[in-house]
Amino acid sequence: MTLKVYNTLTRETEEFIPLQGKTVNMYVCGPTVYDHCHLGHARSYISFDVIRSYLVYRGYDVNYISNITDVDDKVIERAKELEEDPFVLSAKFTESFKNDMKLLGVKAPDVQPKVTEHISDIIRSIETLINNGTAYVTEKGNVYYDLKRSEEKIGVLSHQTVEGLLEGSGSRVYVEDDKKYQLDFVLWKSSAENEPGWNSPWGRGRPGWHIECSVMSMKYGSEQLDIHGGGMDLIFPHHEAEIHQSESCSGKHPFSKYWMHNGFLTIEREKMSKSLGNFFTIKEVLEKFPAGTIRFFIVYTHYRTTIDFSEKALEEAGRARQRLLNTITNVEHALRETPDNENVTDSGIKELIDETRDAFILSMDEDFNTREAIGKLFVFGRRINSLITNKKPARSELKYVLDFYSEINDILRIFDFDENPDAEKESKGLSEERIMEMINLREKARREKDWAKADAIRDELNENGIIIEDSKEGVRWKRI
RNA sequence: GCCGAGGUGACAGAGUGGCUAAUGUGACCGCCUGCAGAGCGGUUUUCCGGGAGUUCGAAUCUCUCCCUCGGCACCA
Repeated sequence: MTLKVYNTLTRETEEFIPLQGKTVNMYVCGPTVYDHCHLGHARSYISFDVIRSYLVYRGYDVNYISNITDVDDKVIERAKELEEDPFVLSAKFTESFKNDMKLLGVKAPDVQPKVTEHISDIIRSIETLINNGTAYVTEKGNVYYDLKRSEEKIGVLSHQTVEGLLEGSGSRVYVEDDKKYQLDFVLWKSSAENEPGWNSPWGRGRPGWHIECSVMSMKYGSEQLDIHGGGMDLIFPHHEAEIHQSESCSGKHPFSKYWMHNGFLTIEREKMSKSLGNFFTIKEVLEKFPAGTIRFFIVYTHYRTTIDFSEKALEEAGRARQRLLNTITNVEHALRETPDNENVTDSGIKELIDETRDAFILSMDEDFNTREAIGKLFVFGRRINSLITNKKPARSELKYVLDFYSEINDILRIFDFDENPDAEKESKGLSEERIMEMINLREKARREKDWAKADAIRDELNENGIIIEDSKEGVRWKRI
């Protein structure tokens, strides 16, 4: 079984072979922290979180780097708008971002460098570019990358021609541009008095948007990455700019062997954007839906497919996920009810798990086809549900099932969530003993066919956040 | 203008040459149940945008037409 990855560079699904053995240097462009993150960010970071985890599962030694852009024009603008210190602002939104990611089950990167902590590295790289003739300084104190020097690389990722790019953007008006060539991009931007800036050989200024990723990925990863990822909107110009400057800096090609880009998240089939006002922050959505549902919604869609967000779609994802969770609940319940004797005939669960694992890997190996892989889990769940009622599996077998779910969860993180942190609080008045007492009272009423009383007890438990389910194996209860 | 994605059952969404085209949601029926929930089984008639072609065989390859959506230097 070989892992295949879609590479934006070649527009083909290729066999995944890292540059050096099992080591994978993976860099994913992080957010610019000038506001709370929106669902589109969640989509991107959850997708790459799964990709990273799957690579680890498949035995790769992954070094996952994802930056935080904490100084940039947008941060400065926002700070002016709010009359706040730009560094205070970016620090605040960095925390907001990290918190959102944590809630959504996204594992922290191995390295999460900030731009402001790497200014001297950035200056050194820009000097290298100036010295080797691929960058130039202007009178205003700006430094640009001289695209004419690596013109043959224009369009390698975006698959556009120079003419196409010039035409597309030709209608745009360029003000106060002191660059030599329209496609040149800025490496160092001089700062005004009231803007954040650092001293450099070219005067006080700040890094351009693209250079940071080149510098930090080379510092913490390698001059040649195995995977470079981000949203599709970063293909041009951001990622192409990175290719120009990184390869010019290191003299090595390719800067990254594989380029992976996740699809957009749309709302009513339009791309989310601030100007359209169809924009949801992660925090807003978390108020309406459990984190597990949001994560499942994203993981259940292939990472390159456009996802159309709507409340209806999220509700459906929630129901689908619940179906998977119900099987886990059923297994846990069966485990509690199954006596500890190993004198049971083999129900075939071990084989079923092996079969499902193989099918899951086969799907995931095809460019991380989570949709199909999760489809296999639904089939597995149905068969487990059936086995539990028909074959009475042994405790050891039930434990294997739970271990398998845990194994899958390490990759997808769609099961084990702190679903409702308040649940504990809400049913605080009811201890487990009290709950059992009430269940026993209800069972007594049921035996006496006092349905009114039985239902009243059930309602009372419901109000306290406890769900009661009768089954052949006894009464099941859970907190919601 | 240039580049790209896509049109599959009621809906969502896999599948890229060959068994009765995954899976989930919804609806309906049956089993189970005092009821409910969960679960199991079944049904949802010819579900692959139209046309032509290649092939023993096409959702899958080629051509063509129609339609939808996205990107093009703020962007995950």
